[in-house]
Amino acid sequence: MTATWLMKSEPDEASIDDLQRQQRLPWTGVRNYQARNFMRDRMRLGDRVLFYHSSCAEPGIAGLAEVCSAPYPDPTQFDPASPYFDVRSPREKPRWVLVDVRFIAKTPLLSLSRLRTVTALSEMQLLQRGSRLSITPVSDEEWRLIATLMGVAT
DNA sequence: GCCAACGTTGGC
DNA sequence: GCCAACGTTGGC
Repeated sequence: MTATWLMKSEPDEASIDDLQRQQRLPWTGVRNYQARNFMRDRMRLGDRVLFYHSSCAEPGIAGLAEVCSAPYPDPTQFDPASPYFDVRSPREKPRWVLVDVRFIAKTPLLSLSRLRTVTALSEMQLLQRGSRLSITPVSDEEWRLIATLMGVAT
């Protein structure tokens, strides 16, 4: 059973083009417990990822990826030079974990404003008022509809 | 740059 | 355990 996740990334930091070049990226920098718990407890190898561009001129779903590793400690939390350094997270008891994500496809941008016009998606967590969580589960029904809007096969 | 909404921290 | 203060997210 393949689950689907929406994962937000600021394209200035890591865009779908960056993922296409690298093919595979560690999802560094998550510092929210709910989002961490999704990666640590709920994600499985091969789960689908909707790659979302946030905090940019045109926010929206920019491509498809998949989970390609088990969860492991985010190395940036141990690096004092990293903006994601966490002094309260010792190596012997890491606080933050991540998964690696593999590129599948770049898609025409399915913008946030477009998503908001689709009544059947109005329950999507991304679209809820005040929702800021950087990783959210997407239901099968929502995924099928989004795939149709993106023009990709499920 | 603004600001609403949310999460975290820390004093009590 | 409560909750005010603060910091962050992220669309606009």
